[in-house]
Amino acid sequence: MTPTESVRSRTNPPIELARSVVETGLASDALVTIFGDCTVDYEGRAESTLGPGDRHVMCKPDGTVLVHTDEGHQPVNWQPPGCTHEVSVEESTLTLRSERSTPAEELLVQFRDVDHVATFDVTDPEELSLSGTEEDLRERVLDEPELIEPGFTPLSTERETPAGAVDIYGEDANGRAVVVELKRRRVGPDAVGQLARYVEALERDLHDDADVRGILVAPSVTDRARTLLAERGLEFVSLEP
Amino acid sequence: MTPTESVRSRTNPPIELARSVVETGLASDALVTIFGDCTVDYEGRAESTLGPGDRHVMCKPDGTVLVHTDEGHQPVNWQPPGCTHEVSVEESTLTLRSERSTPAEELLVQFRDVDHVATFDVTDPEELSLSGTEEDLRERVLDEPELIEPGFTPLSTERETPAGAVDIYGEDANGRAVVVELKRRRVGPDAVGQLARYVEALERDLHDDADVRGILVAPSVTDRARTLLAERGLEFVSLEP
DNA sequence: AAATAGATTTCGTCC
DNA sequence: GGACGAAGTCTATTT
Repeated sequence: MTPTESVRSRTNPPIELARSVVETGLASDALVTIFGDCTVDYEGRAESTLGPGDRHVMCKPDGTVLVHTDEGHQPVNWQPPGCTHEVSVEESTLTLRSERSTPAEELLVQFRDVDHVATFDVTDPEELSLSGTEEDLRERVLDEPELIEPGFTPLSTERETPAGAVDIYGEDANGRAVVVELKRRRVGPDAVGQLARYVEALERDLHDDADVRGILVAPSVTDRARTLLAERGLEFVSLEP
Repeated sequence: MTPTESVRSRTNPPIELARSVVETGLASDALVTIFGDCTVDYEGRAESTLGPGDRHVMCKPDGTVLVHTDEGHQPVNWQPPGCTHEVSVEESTLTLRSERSTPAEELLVQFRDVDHVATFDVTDPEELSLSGTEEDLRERVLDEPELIEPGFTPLSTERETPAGAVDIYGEDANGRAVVVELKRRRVGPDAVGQLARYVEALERDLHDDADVRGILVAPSVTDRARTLLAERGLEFVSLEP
C-alpha cells in the first residue's frame, strides 16, 4: 500500500463529489472522515438533537460513527460498532444515516456545508499492550500473597458465588475463609457493597456458620467507604497498583 | 469564516511541513488531525505500548488527544482535556507529546510515515439537547407520583443522607417514609446495593425505629437483583424511560 | 442475547 | 480538588 493509495481527500468538495468519496470509502471498508457544518439527530435508547455547527465525523469500517466537537474526550454523538451507514444528498445537503437494531437506534448527520472529506485505508496489525490494570494487580497478589497479610493463601480466582465471581478466594493463617476484592484506584461505597455481597453470599454458600472475612484491597478508600467497611465488619488493605 | 480559511490539509506532506502545519494548528486553537503509521506509548495511571500501524490522531484545542484505530468506539489511546501538546521532528520522525499533571500522564505518538495532516477552525455555538435521561425520569415521577403507587407523595429530591443523596424521598399513603432510586435501564445488583445503603442510612438518620421503604424504579431487573431486593426487603416498580 | 463488572472510564455537580 | 453517581456509557467475558 503506497501513501497515494491510502488517502483520498478533498477540501471544499462539490457536494456530489463529497457524497461519492464517502460512499466509495464506506464500500471499500476505509476509515472516512468528514468535516463541516452539520446538524445531528439521534434516536434510540435516548433522544438528542444538535443544532448547526462545525464538527468532525468519523466512520469506521466496523460500523462505528463518531461525531466530535472541538471539546471533550467524548464524542457529542456516536453510533457503536456494527451499524450500517448510508450516505445521500438531499436538497443540497450531504446526509449520513447510521442505523442498528437491538436496540433500535438511528443517527442522522446533515451537512449544510462540507469543508473536507477524506478516506483512509487502515493497516493496523498491532494489539495494545496495557499494564497496570486490575488483572495485573491480581497476578501480583497471587505471586506474593503476603501483600494481603502474612499467612494468606489464595485458593482460587473467579470463585463463583450466588452473588457473582470473587476476585480472589483464599484462607488466612487460621484457616478462615477470605474474600479479597481488588481495585486499582481509590474506592468508594460501591466497592464496599460489592465486597459485602460476596461475603454474605459465601457465608450462605458454605452454610456452616463459619464467618467469612472480607478484605478490600485498593490504594485508598474514601471516608464514607471506610465507615461502611467498619459497619459491615470488613477490612481494608492498602496496595498501590 | 470562509471554507478556505477553515481547513488546511496536506496529503503525504514532507515531514517538516507536517510538523509546521501541526504546530501552527495547535498554536491557533484549531482541531488538528494526523493520519499515518505510528507507534503510541502511554504512561500515567496505567502504562501501554502500541507497535506500528496506521492510526488517526486528533488534537483538540482544549488539550484532548484521541488516537483511533479502524475499530471500536473508544480510542486505543488518548489524553483527557487540559493537556499540553508539543510537536517535533526527531530523526525523521514526527513526534507528538502530550502531557498533564495531577495525575502525571504522558502520551507519545511517533509517526514513521505521515499520510495526511489537516487543521480545522471549529465554530460550534450549539449545545446538545438530550432527553431520556434519569433526570427526565425523575421529573416525570414528580409530575405523576402515582406512577410509583397510589398515594405516594414526593417530599424532596436529592435528600441528603449519611450514605449520599437520595433520588426521591417521600411518603406513602400511610405516611411511611419512602426512598425511591431511579434507573433508566434494566438494573443489576449494584443498584440494589445503592438503594439498600440509602434505606439503612435513612433509618438511622430518622432514629425513630420507623422502618423505611425502599423502591427501585427501573424498566426491569435482573434475576440476581430481584433476589437481592427480596433479601433486603426492598421493592421494585417497573417504569419505562 | 443476557449478565456482570472493569475502565488510563469520562462527565457533571456539589461540597 | 475530592467525592459521588450517571452515562445513549463501552468493552470483555461468561453463560
